[in-house]
Amino acid sequence: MAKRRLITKNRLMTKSKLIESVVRALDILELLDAEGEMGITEMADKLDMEKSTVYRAINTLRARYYVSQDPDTLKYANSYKLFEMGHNVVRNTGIPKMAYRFMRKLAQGSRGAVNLGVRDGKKVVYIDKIESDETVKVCMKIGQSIPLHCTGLGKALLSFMSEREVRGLLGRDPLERFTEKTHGNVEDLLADLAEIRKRGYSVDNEEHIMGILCVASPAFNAKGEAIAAISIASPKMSHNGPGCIEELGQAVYEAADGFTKSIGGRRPVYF
Amino acid sequence: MAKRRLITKNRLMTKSKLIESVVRALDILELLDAEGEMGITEMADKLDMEKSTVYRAINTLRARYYVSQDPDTLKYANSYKLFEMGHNVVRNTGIPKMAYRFMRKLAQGSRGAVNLGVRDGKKVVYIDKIESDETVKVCMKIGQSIPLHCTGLGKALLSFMSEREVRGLLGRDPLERFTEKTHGNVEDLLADLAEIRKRGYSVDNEEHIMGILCVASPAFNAKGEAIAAISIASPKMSHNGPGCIEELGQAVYEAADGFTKSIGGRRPVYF
DNA sequence: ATAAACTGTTCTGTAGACCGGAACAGATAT
DNA sequence: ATATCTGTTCCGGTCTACAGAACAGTTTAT
Repeated sequence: MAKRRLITKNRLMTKSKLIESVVRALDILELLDAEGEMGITEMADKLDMEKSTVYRAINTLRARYYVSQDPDTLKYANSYKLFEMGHNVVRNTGIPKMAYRFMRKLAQGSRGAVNLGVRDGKKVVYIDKIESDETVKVCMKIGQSIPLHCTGLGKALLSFMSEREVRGLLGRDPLERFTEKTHGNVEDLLADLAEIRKRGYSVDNEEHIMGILCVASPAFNAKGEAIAAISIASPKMSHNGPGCIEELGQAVYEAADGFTKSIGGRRPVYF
Repeated sequence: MAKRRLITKNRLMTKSKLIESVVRALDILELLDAEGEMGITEMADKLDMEKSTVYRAINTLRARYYVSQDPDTLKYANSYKLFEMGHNVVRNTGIPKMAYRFMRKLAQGSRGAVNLGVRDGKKVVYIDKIESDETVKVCMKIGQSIPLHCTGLGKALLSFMSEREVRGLLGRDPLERFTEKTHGNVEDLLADLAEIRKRGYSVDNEEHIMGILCVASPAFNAKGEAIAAISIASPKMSHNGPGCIEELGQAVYEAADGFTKSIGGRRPVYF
């Protein structure tokens, strides 16, 4: 039975040009990423592999310090090496450093938490932030990922992608609803994106989390690609005057635009 | 020539029970980590592999979104997936969250940057920080690693390891000197560690960076292992009164001790 | 106590995945 | 035009990496 499954697997492997043992090792890494810590037998079970296969892969990962074993429980977990490497990914882009002065200025001019995000596949990842003076500290928000279709940062990053790309990215399965204000289908989202494109900033009015308002604007590289977005988020009740959102929008637009210009980027005119 | 090298490699691989293709994939990941971005030919060159080998490995990593290819230059770089996974490693430990209130209290009682670090092999990795009010912002310090033997955090983490462990970790090659105050050999370091153990906090007085004073103390789990350390760092000139270092030491000790107690940890009595 | 049922780890023969090397396909430079 | 870079594809043979079982400890159950 295990044999039959294997044959199928191998057929697939042969078709796509991937290295099977590397795929298996990555499966393990991702299982540990999702579950925290686990023993060999349990991994073999969940991934439908032989124990000895898992053992060898884990052994390789451990030899290179990607995972570590708790000497008492004998369970394995991903190690800090990934943390370090992950930060190098961001540091190599230089984006947080270059964006910082514009985020700072934005933070000083308004109340609310300023965030910097980039797209990672179908998600947005926070890569830097400046906390508002007295917001409740949310520990380790950097590194977290949030959806594209219902967040300020996400919609800002989507807004300058072609309709084709957006559909390719999100069109497969229905958009997950987080609140009653979340866009339920791609058509609504695309309409919103067109407005964002015209306006220069996106608004997430409780589309992801009730009670939170978030306004964001994208920054571009020289090729006109949105490489990052800056947002400002705050509890909804602190916005009562009319025109308040427009003011915030103008402020984040200016921050993102300043960042864009400082790196020789350009906002695409139209498409 | 390339063939002879390979045979040696394979011998080694066979002896140690590692999966060769996974090792190669990790080599690639680490090369990109160190160098930022690179083409296939250059990687093959630097790692002494065949182009096709690198191609297949990279293809596997790309299929899983560990690396991405720049569509213009065709060069590959590590992607944000590593960043996300890295943060999950830290989040899963829960350490920053649990340590935060003690770091906060420390930051409010003194001036200086408060840092939280853990050991990662022969290094310390920053996993959280609270910046002083008006220090120059050093962008993305979190995720960076610093040496064990010449930093406040590092020595705090070493101080409750056995002499055997310390020698095993650092005894191989001579200690790297960063300033004239860096411990040049393991004996001096061990003497310092004994004092730290008695005193309860470590002092890095320009051992790593000239002009910087750093005081740190370790926190322990229930098994009495130092799982993290808290430090407070500031420019040296701001400490002029006698007894100033002692005061700082007392403050970080209390922070680390509070953290230890809050997680049901215990400070080892002696060994 | 004894056994049964868990762990992680080691061993071995062999199927076939993976590697090396060469060829190919575009770009860019000469 | 020719040479020389890229990244990518193909193929045949070697020897890796797999499956499965055995082993060695612990913990749990009888």
